[in-house]
Amino acid sequence: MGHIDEGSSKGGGTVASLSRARRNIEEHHYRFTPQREAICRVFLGEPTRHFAAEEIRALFSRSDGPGPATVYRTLAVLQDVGLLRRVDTGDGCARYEWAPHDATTHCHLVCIGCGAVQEIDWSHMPDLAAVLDAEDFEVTTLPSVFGHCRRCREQGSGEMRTDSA
Amino acid sequence: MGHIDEGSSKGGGTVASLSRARRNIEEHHYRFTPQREAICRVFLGEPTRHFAAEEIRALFSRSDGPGPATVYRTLAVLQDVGLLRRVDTGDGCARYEWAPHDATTHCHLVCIGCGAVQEIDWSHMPDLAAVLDAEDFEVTTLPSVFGHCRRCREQGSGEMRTDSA
DNA sequence: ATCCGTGCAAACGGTTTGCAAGTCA
DNA sequence: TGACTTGCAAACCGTTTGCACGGAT
Repeated sequence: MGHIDEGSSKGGGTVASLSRARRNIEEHHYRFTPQREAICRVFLGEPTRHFAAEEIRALFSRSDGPGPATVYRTLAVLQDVGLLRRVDTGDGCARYEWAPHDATTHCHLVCIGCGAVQEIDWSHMPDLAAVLDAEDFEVTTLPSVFGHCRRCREQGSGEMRTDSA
Repeated sequence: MGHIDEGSSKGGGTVASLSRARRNIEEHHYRFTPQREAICRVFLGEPTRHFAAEEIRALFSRSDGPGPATVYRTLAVLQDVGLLRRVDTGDGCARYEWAPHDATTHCHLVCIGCGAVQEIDWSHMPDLAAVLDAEDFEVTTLPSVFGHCRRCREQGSGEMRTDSA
């Protein structure tokens, strides 16, 4: 498989991150295959982006890259070993972001009007963390709050349509 | 259509709630049809339950009740007029709860191990409300946090599988 | 008469799965 | 060698949609 050279231009941490990913994967008794490496590289290239399975598949040439089934299976594996966190953006497909990019988790405000996704750092809502801590609840997916963002509320002053969600 | 007599045993508020629902629906220029009434009654019978479309359809006899398409369309209408709030429980289907049952919203802790859904009142996390207020963000969907609940963490002491989600 | 709502069935789209071939330890 | 992975294509499943009928305004 050919790689996409994501990340090489965005910081030298990619190599280290990749070996960390490899360790993570192998410690969980999975194999570090070329397909899995390639998909890790995609995330390492844009660690804060929320990728959908289809978007990942589209980054590779049809003949060269992993097939859809492999992408889905790989995303499940990477989530299982803790390298990915699922993000629900309400657009009908599962999305994931690179988990290690943000040790302190965050949550998302998803606008169902314009689709904008805003990240709110966990530290801004210590109460939520306190509740989760009190409940002994181990978070695996970043919570999303759906609604209308400021901009959309100002524009569509009257009734608001839920079209793009 | 025959009704399901949900709610008659659970409190006399049903009639009032139903007329309120009717008003809500008609004010939004929708018609208060027997199917819509029947589906409202389902929610009024268990105002805190998170119903999926298929569950609602299954409450009626095949020949008597609204068809699947009507259920989906009705849920969209009821959400549009503010009678329902969508709840994401991560089980692959859209769920809704009766909105008026809880004026102060809440959020959900969804266990991907056992499927349990715990409601956390908004008042327990004023920071979240403060952030949303500061951002001028109008919430339309109750946020869900996915993870492993205390009980599941204690049982599956070692590795945890994400099977039931 | 007209518009809205319903029911049926077909279409849709993201995701999963069965199976045979390929790959890594 | 033996278990794990991949790829393909078909299956899945919740949801949406086109269309003709029926009821309400």
